Amino acid sequence: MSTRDRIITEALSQFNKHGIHKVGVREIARNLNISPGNLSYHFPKKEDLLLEVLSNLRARNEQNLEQYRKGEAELKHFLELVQGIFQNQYDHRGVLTELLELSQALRAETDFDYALRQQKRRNDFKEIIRGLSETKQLNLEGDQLDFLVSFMTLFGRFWIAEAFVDHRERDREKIILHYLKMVSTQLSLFATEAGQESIVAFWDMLA
Amino acid sequence: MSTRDRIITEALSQFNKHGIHKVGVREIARNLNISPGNLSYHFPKKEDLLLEVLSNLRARNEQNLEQYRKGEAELKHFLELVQGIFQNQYDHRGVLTELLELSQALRAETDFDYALRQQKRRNDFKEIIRGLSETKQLNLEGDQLDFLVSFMTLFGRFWIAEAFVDHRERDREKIILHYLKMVSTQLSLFATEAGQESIVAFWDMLA
DNA sequence: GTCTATACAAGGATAGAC
DNA sequence: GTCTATCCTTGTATAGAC
Repeated sequence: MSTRDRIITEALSQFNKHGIHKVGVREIARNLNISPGNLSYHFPKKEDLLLEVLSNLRARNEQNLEQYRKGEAELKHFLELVQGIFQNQYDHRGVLTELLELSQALRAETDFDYALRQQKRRNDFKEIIRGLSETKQLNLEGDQLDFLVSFMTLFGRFWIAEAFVDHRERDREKIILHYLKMVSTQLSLFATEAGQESIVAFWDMLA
Repeated sequence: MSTRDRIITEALSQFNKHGIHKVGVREIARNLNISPGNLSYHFPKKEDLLLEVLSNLRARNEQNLEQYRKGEAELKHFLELVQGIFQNQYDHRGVLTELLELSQALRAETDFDYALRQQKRRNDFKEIIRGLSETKQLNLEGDQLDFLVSFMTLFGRFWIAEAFVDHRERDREKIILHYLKMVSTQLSLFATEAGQESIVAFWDMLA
């Protein structure tokens, strides 16, 4: 593995354990037996390292999204999508829980516009949920489409932050299932009969 | 105003503008025309300053909670409660958006157990929502009580984080109304007829 | 009790040799 | 690509004036 990749791996591991601010560049370098200057060569700023990790997360999520778009617009596939994204987020929890604070600095100094990314994220969800409405999996009236989109956007962004603090002791899959269940409950409130069946099918498949 | 209070006010103002990490103790002192050492006298650690600000927020929220408990368990009063809490949170947004990261450090070094506080918060919500169920404002079956409690806990904690990034330009009341509307929509999904009327009454009262 | 001046340690960032 | 040495900022601590 290249030094660059080793740095990324080690950094993410440390961030997940102790959080971004507790982990210094010197410490990452020491764990890898390289000099701080060397790390600086690959990533001039700590920020660059974070952006790289975030970029990896985004790439994974995009993959899940593409996968979903290839299939039918059914709630069980949507739940699979959400599950996949939640898993990715869990694996990058160390940077996600502190992303908010970073977003301010990042916006100012790089081309990483967090607000813009969230806008895209929201549009992705909107398109997907509208699709589920068109295939009669969901029955959405009035403002309910916007409500569900807003719910998914906020929930899908911050569940990991809550989990990071409250459920530190439990294991990955249990935590993810807990929050996935919430999404499922919310969806079922708007699901048609076909939609309900699809949700049940998802959970049957898991069990 | 005492130096101590002036420090708290200025610090919160700066935190809200630039975030905790961008604001140094030296800068706060400079804005107040006092020496950094003087600030250290009143608040030995930056952390102490944060805890003080958080404590103020908690005190305000407790007041809103007491107010609510005095009245009838109706959805319109619940929405008033949530509105009040949201306003408090908005006024302390600078510390709340970075609280998560802080919670790790705070837990280790002080008696501020963030997870424990959230547990209390959750129980408060649970008691309140159960009350609304008993007075037939809400009709909750099966897991729906737990779902609604989980929703309120997570949503009530992180809406401000989303708002801080996405809606920086809009004004306080508009932002709060936007998120209050979401809470209202979620509640209406479980509201009885009496509950629906109470929700409508709340919005009529606001208009 | 209140405040100033100052010193120290830790962490991010950079320059330059190899 | 890698290293050493160094700089600068920031949180923190303390000696001592009033």
